[in-house]
Amino acid sequence: MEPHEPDLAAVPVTAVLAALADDVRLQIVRALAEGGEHACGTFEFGVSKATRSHHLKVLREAGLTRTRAAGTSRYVRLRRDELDRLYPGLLDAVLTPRPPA
Amino acid sequence: MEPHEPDLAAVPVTAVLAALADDVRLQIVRALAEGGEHACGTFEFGVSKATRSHHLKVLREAGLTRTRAAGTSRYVRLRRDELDRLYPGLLDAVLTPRPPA
DNA sequence: GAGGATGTTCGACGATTGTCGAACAAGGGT
DNA sequence: ACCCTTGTTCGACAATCGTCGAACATCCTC
Repeated sequence: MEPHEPDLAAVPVTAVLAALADDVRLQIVRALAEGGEHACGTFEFGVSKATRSHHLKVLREAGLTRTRAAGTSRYVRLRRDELDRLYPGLLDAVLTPRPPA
Repeated sequence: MEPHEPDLAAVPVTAVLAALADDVRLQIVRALAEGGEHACGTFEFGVSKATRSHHLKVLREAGLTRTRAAGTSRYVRLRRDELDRLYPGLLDAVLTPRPPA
């Protein structure tokens, strides 16, 4: 079963925004924005693993993440360079906790 | 009945993104980004006026627009300065038709 | 005041979404 | 071989969402 990771340019903007427009997924993206790879199981945001798997699928199919399988684990990472190139400023605007100014 | 235009900083990021994550609303925002005020009726995007009214309400309550009543018409404008200050890069990232590079 | 234009609100509807537990699949360790 | 760990998939469910027509409210102009 292929990971189904689309070309980011082929994903409608609304789909990218919709993927970001969820609290759990935004927490995942924030964690991923720290850099590097994260195992799926490291995301503990008060949802079941079925729900977590669902959210990761949404992010992947929106072109926001890439997933690599290794053993029983799966490692997820943010497609930050592509996102910054296609939507400059989007991630920064969305990821900052709260602009104080 | 007050227009119900919240302080943008009080609106959850996910609500802002959700407001943007719809095709009709994105078209409205693109039109508004041209600048100035637009009467509600000028948005002709293939939906009924009930639906259009609904979308404008979503945008307004997400803190994206301001509405001014004048006669039987209502004039809408984008809260661009506030958006750019709180979410720098968001609008630009989302509004550009398609980054060619 | 009657009539028309511009919007909003009110159900109603079908579709999508977020959530879960349970079942399933695949690897690793003992 | 067995079991445990890690994730995915499969219904199912309640909630939300986008859409519409119809009714309503407001204002403007005869």
